[in-house]
Order: sequence, then C-alpha cells, then structure tokens
Amino acid sequence: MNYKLKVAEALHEQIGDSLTIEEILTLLEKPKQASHGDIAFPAFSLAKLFRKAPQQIAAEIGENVSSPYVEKIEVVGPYLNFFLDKKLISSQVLKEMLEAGTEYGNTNLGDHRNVPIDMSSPNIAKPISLGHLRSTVIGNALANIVEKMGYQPVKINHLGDWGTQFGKLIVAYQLWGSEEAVRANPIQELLKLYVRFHEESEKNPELDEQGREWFKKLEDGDEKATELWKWFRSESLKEFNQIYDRLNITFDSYNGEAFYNDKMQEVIDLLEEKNILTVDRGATIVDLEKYNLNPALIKKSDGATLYITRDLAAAIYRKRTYDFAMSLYAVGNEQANHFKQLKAVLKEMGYDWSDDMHHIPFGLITQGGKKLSTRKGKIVLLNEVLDDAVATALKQIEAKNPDLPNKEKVADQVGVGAVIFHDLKNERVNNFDFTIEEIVQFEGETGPYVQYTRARAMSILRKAEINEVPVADNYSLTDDYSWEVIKLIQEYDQTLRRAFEKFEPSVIAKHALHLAQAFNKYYANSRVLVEDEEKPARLALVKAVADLLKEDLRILGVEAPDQM
RNA sequence: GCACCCAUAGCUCAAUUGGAUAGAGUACUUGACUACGAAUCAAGCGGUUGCAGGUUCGACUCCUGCUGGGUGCACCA
Repeated sequence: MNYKLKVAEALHEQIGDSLTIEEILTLLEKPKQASHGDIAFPAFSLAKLFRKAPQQIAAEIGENVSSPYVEKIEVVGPYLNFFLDKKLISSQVLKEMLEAGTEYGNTNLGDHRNVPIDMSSPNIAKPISLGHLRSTVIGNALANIVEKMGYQPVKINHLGDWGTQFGKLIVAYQLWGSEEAVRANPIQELLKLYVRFHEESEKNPELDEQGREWFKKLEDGDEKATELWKWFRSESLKEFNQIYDRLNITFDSYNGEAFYNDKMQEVIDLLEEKNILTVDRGATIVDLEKYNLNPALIKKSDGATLYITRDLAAAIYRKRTYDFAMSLYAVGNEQANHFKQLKAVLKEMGYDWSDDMHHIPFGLITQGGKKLSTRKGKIVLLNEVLDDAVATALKQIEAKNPDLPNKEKVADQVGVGAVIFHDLKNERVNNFDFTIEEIVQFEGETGPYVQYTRARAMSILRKAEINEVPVADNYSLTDDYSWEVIKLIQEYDQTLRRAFEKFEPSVIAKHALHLAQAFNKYYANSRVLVEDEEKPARLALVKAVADLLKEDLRILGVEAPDQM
C-alpha cells in the first residue's frame, strides 16, 4: 500500500485541479524529525497560485483534509504534517510483509527482459585484487536489484584473457619458469614471472620485442603458444573460482576478451561500410570530435586491434544474443572515458540502443593514498583480506559465543560478510583508502552488526516456540519504537526503486543499517516475550524484521547466519 | 593544458533529489547485563557543509569562477 499516494489523493480533493496528484506526490516529503509527523506537505508552491501566504493556505487545507489512513494533521507554519494511523497501517504492513516473504518489494517493471552485467573481469595470470572485488560485489548486487525489479540479469565475467601481456608471460615462463612451480601455486608464480619480466625489460628492451613476437605467434595460432595460453588460463580460472566460491558469487558467462577474437573483423567491416573510419598516422580511427572526445583507436598502425574494438564486438554480440533492456558495466571510474568513446562509436554506427548501455563507475581503492600497481607487485590480495576477516570473526565467536555450533562456517559468513558489506555500504564513486583494521571492524555500521541484529531476532523466535508466524491482518502496534521499524518496512518498495534508478547498492546497505538500528532500539525498550494480547503482533514484527534483514543482505551478497 | 570524479563533525560517511533545528558510525568521556544475545542500548562532546559570487519564498543540494585532492588524455587493458 502506498500511503503517500493516499495522502496525495486526500490533498487533491481539497486543493482542486490546480495541482495534479502526481505533482502533489513529488512535493510530499518525509520529515527529518518524528515530531513533524510521517508525511509532510510544504505549502510554498501554492502561494503563487492562490495569492496567499503559505501559512494561511496550510491552515485552510488542514481544516478540511481527511483520510482514513491519517490519524492527525498538524499545521506548523507553512507545513502540513500528517500523522498516519499506526494501528491500521502497522497491521497492513506486517500482513503484506509476512505474505510476500522474500518476494517483498518485487515488481515486474522489467518484464523479464535481459540485463547483461559486465563485472569482475580479472586478468588471467594475475591475482584478484581489491579492485576486482569492488566490480564483483557491485555487479552481483546490481544483478540482485534488477532481478527484484523484474529483469533477468546475466552476469558476465569478461575475463582479461588476451593481449600482449601473454606474449610477455610466455617469454618469461620460458626463461625463468617451471611447470611444477606454476602447478603448485599458479597465480603467485605467474605474477612473479610477470613482475620479473618488467624489471628485466627495463634493462633489456629486447625482451619487449620478444613479448610482442610471441603474442603475434599466439594470434596466428602457434601450437606451443596456444598450449601455454590455454594452460595459464585454466590454472588461473581454477584459482579464481575458489575465491568466487568464498564470496558465494556465480556467473552466467565467462566469455572474455579472447572470445571476441573472431568477431572483430565484422565490426571493422561494419565501420567501413558506414564510412566512419579514417586513417591517422597509420592508425585506423573513428573521429569523435563532435562528442568532444579523443578519437577511438580501432586498429594500431601494425594492424592489430585494440581494447575498444573488442568491446565494440562484445556490445554488439550482447545486443544480438540477449536483446537487452539495458547493458551494465561495473568498471572503475578511471575508464569513464573509454565507455564514453564506446557509446559514441556505436551511436555513430546508428545503434540507438547504445543509450541503454550504462557504465557503473566506482571509486579507486588506494593504500596510503597511492594507487595500487600490479606491475610493481604492489597489490593487496583479496584472499588475504578474507582470511584476516574470517580469523577475526572466529576470535570474536570464541570470546562471545564459545558454544556456538558450526563455528568455522559462521566465522566465514561473518568475516566475508564484513568485507562485502564494507565495500557496498557507501556510494560507489567514493574512493577509499584500504586499512585492514577498518574492514574487520564488527561494531557500528557494519555487516556483522546487521547479521547480529537478525541473529537476536531469530533467537526470540526460537524462544517463542512457535512453528511459524501465521499471516493475519490484526497485528497492530502503536508504540513509537515499533512505528520506526514499521515505517522502514513500509518504504521498502521506494528504497528498491531508488537503488535501481541510481544503480546504487549502498541504498540497500543503508536500509539494512537503518532497519537494524530501529529494531535494536525497539529491542532495548520493549519485551517481546511477555504474555498479553499484543504478543502475536510483536512476534510478527520480529519475524518481519528478521526476514527483511535477510533479504537486504541477500541482495548485497552477504549471508545471514541464524546464530553467531 | 583539456576532460571526468571528489571536498560536510578529529576520522569514515548520510541527508528521501530544492525544504523545517545538517544526521549516523567511529574515537573520546560516562551510564545500563538477577529482562528475549552487551557484536547491543542510552547520555555527553564534536559544524562558517573547501572559498567567493549567482538563481529564489528557501541551497549541503542547481549555475559560474576559484582553491585543493584523485583519475584519465592515440597505437596497454
């Protein structure tokens, strides 16, 4: 039930046709303070229309407006403050929530249309870093959000499995590598080779030349090169999948850069057909002057293709394969320019669907204020961060709840959850400086705080010794603490909508935190398990909170243990 | 030099998209476990929203300029 709409309708009856219901709806706001009611209408915009002071208008409307959902209206200066009927609304909201369960807030806005999401995309032979974590968890949360809105997400891991670095790696492996070492510890060993190559090539530039030669061989299908490439790729994937398992994240496609190798000539042909290619300094480009962008380099002077050529092929492939409603790219902010170019070239090709492509940028992770660089081997390994967080969680459990069954499993859920939640709780575009102390923080606005809140709610339900909370429409609660909780449950559809429109998982994380905070206040100030006629209603509230917190966490990709 | 992103409490961040007295967490000080789990709750401390103009009934939010930080900018991805 949309109570804002009900209030807007009631206001419309009084105001008349000078404002439409939609216009009133956009003016209605949620007051910052509880003392100002639940929904407020500022009368300023009516002042010009009626040629009266807004205070006077508010007073006049306040006299006459009424709605069955509104208990009381207060006029405070130019504001009309509506206090909703707690008894009626709490019973409706709890019924809706209990009825819908995990489907609470779902809509069919997307009509099952596909939404491919380009996410994670680690480079073969390099470790998964915190930067990839961001893309992975943001992409995963977006997938869950668009799914709630009725779309069909397609999670694509656009692996970095092609490029000149493989030539370099092959050279390095032949010079310094060994099969046993790579097998034992693939990523670590391959990274070591990669770093060494860069060190040595500074003194010996001839190595770079050899790297280019071997990549050429790879492109030409040389047997030896192909064999090594396949091997590096499969060993890397094995290790990546261990991490994805820990994060509990799956993909619908692993089509990476190599997948598009045979699909680029068609793109070049198409560009030629549309007559938008020019040659400048030997390179083949698309001029993007009119978009105020640098030209897009389609082919190097030696004829080799580039990153954007591959992404053009991928974009077209995705449109053909998925006929997408939207196509999302969870990629760092530093590539903003690339995506502008990509969309501009597609636009030049006459593909209006390029407007449906959205780059979802996110901020950089720095350490000590500096960017992390793979080439210098200066990286923060995701696995180590997860290990650290899980170890801290286990320590906490030993200290606070030593009798807990499945300690290791719960420590995993809490530790990994803390890392994911920390990544998603703030706006995507914010940069953040990496400090392990902050990530393994379990108090305050954290994932474990939300998990703990839900575990306490579950504990009450266990102690209540009821099999289930039946769906009913007479669970009414009227105290101020439960009312704050009810309101947060009630506005869930708007929360989801906002997260979707902004492509912003932090909106969900904020909802989880606010709901947990409101429930903890309720918990500290009221007893659930006392025998009176309101007890079923209180249990319904506890159940609703437990389920909704779990759903918030699920969307973010965080597990919710029943005990911790 | 050009483009994009960012700037709010000591620190990390919010502010329902232009509304009322700018709110949380953290840190610090203090109180609450013989009440459903203290990973919790409560109280205190903490602000010229980077600076200067402009738009209007009203600006943290929109526009212009500036300062400071970050990221890109033709043969890497």
